[in-house]
Amino acid sequence: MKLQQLRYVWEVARRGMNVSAAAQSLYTSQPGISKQILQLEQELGVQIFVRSGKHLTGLTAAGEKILEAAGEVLLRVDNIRQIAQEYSSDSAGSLTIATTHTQSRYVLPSVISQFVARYPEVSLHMHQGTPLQIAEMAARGAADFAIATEAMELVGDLLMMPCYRWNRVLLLPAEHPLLGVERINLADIAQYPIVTYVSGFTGRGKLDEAFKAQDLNPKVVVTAADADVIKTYVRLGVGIGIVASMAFDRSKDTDLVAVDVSHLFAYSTTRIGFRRGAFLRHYMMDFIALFAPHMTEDLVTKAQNCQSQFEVDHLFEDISIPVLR
Amino acid sequence: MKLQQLRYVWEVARRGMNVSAAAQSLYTSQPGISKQILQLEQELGVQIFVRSGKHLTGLTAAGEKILEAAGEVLLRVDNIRQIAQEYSSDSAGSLTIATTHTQSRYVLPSVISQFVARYPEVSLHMHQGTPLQIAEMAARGAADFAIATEAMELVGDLLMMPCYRWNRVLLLPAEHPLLGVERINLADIAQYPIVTYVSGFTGRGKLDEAFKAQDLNPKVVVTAADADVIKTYVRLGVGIGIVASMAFDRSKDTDLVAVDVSHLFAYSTTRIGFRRGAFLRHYMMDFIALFAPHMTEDLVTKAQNCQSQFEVDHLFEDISIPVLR
DNA sequence: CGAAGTTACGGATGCCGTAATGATG
DNA sequence: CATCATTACGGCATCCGTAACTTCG
Repeated sequence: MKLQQLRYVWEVARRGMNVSAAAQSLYTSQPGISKQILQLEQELGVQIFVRSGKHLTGLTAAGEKILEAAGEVLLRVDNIRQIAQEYSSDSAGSLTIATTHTQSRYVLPSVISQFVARYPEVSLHMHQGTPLQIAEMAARGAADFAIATEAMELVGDLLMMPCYRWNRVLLLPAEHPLLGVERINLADIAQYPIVTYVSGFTGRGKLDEAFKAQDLNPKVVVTAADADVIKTYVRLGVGIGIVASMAFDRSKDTDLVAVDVSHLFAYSTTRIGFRRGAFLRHYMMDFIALFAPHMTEDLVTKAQNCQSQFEVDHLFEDISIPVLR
Repeated sequence: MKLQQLRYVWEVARRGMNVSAAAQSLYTSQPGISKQILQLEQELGVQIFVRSGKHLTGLTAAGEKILEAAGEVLLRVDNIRQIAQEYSSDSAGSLTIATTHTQSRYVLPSVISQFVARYPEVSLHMHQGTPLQIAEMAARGAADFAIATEAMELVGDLLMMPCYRWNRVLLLPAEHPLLGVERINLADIAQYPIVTYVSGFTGRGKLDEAFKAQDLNPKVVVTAADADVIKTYVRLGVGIGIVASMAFDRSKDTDLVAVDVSHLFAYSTTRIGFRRGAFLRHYMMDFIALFAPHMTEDLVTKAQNCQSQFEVDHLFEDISIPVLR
């Protein structure tokens, strides 16, 4: 058994059982991969892939288990490389973050600028995507961290740490009738057309829940994946906006009025997730500490050693998560 | 990076940084190992071993981390082999159990005989040792299971499942004065010289605790690692014995009288431990189910998927552990 | 028939073992 | 000076890439 063979199996499976595609992405020849996989199957005495004639069509039961174990092996081999780099040049390396628009536009900039100042030799990569894409990227090792509010619990291989809690503001055009209302409630809001996030993004779930709990059926007329688009439509007078409070910029969004409505909706928690079993470089832990103010170095180190979400949750049981405005 | 190199590093470290010894145990040449390790260190750009001149004297900080990760890699590579065997011939394989005298002499025989009848194609290996040796064997993969009462929590890599609880009997020669005592208490026992287990074996800890809690200082005149030896000295009249209740055989030990003293000592729990992250073959899970009557197949499968002791403990929270007499 | 996987074959890399050399305590 | 690690070197396996062949949709 060779590491190459495991890599080949892994990549072929990832590419939908397509050997040619795997060969391309690994910069090698198709026959090479084909042969090595055959050889591995022979050595192990089981088929990993289901074949219909000469085409690979799926994984056998054994193959699924083997693939999982192979993934664990490859992760740890990667860890060894990271460890080596950590000790040979502890300030150099790379950091890949997968996150949503909300984070990268409103929350991360200040964190990132601190980070690059502190670690100029770390090459930083950021990927934007849907919460699901993000989680999946981190889970398969394409990103070191996933940062998002939604869908993070759907990927079993990720360990998540709560970073901060936040709530929503109502975005109103100047001179909107609601500005005269003393203490706005959900029913008030539901009278107007609403512009907010698409489902699966930035706490949309908790928003719907709140209305549903009071049997209200607000008209959501425009949904978008990011607050910039939402603001645009609010400015057009299409409706009133509901966005995460950190998406409102007092100095730039002067033509809009933000009204705090945190008493109407449940708080959402933004989390940072990394792959279970992954080795975290020192600067990675430091990034977490920069991102979430309550994360002490000690706490992050402990989280690094956690084997399961269970342990992580336990770790944060007695820690209060800061609220972002 | 090659799997061989990791194996070499692992074995050299295991043999106390002795390359020659590692070469012997891996049936290869010393220069081969030396070269591959050098090569790995060069590829990674860090020293793994500390050298004084040409002798390896220890691990560097990086080396320790790398060794740990290498161990995880090798375990998972082993898992792949086990998975393959499981699916190619699910009834054949091998099972290695490391355990103490008490278990292998009094508890396991009936389990083993059932097991070999059910899985005639599984070659069974049993190793006896001290609780510490046992735990260490399982932790480094030399045994699939460790079964013991003591010291199992000392090895971090092991996941332990409670199998049964037990208590002690007093072993008395026929016509001993204590036989006339109605309800024996600790003070009664402490008046006589005692023959029992050496510390670190078969629940000796809880035994000492009980006496200490009442400020009693019994004279322990003979200690042994197994009940057979203890019985021998009790027969010689050296003192009264305190052994695990399952070590008393009503039909064979007819010259001794066993008096239940479970009201005087805390119950001990015997556990079965396996390496965290290890793949368990179907027959291994079945072995556990045979050994511990409360272990349903479902429960063992769940335990197999646990990543940490934390989760295992949680799993057994609401399950009552049977008491063995 | 086109896309995709396996077989065939030659070149080169690199692993392993023996022998020799260099350090260490 | 005996033990132990590294360097030197030659044989052999094996891995890879190109080319030809086969098979499926």
